[in-house]
Amino acid sequence: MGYLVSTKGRYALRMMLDLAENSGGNYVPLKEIAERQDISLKYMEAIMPNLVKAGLVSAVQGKGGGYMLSKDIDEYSVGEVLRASEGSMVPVACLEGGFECPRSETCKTRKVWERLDHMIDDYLDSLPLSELLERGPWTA
Amino acid sequence: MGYLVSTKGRYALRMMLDLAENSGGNYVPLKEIAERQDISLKYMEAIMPNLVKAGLVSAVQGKGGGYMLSKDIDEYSVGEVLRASEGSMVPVACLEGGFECPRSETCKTRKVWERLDHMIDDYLDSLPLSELLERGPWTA
DNA sequence: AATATTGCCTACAAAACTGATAGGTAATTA
DNA sequence: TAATTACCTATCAGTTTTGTAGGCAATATT
Repeated sequence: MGYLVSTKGRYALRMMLDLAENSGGNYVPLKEIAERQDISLKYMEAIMPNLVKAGLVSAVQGKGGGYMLSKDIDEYSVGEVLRASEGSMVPVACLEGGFECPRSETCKTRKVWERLDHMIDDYLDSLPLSELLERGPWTA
Repeated sequence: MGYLVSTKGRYALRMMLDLAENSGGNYVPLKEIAERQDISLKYMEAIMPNLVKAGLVSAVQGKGGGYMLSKDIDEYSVGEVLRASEGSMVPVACLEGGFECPRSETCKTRKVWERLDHMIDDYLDSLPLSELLERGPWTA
């Protein structure tokens, strides 16, 4: 078994939350996030571009630059952050896009995976990122 | 991202279904299952012992031997078969047993994973293996 | 203009995991 | 005795994960 969500996705979530809490309308340099979150700066440098490409975060280069959320925190879902950083997020190889399993027509187990996948997506996509903040109901 | 369920679990499910359909109270040799399911015999030899150890399947060595389900097909859940073959089945490393993440007390994302894990287990554990058979409502 | 800061890009790599394969041993029946 | 079958250990190629290293490009401050 592998993990549905790897460090890429988990770190991305923490980076987004860090931005929400520590940017005050300003751009936050990655170095600061790295220190606060105790995540390798160089590794985050590999994760951030995915969030930028997906339009979740805006970046500015040069001195005084850094990253900033491009929407209000409660407009994000956990699912969209994870998908942007993980690339793909399915529970079994059978469901991987751009690939049709030759057994899919007669396979008795396929529906199990399809429903499982749907359930996972539903949960993560309907969960607002803002729920995870201190002020959210979960930690109250 | 990795896959929550690998070939180990997927093959195990197909092997159990094959046993349900093709054993008529008799022990079925692995070689037959390998041919019907088109799965490597040697690979299955690595998977079966896990199902035996978990008590899901009983084995008899020697000529005329093989494997047989130890319960009626509708007494199994998909979840117990997967757990027996996969060993562990959690969506993120944070939840791996025998290991306590030092951040777990203050981590804002942990509850996401706990709920996700619970949801997945609930679904798979409440799904009877017999649902996947031809006669099940899914393929009707 | 010079300098410091910051994001961005490519390449590399150790470790672990996946998906097997190979070969031999033990048990059981015909 | 011979054939069949499960069981056990070791090996292994390929991929993925989790980073690291180094330099280039852009921008603000001085």
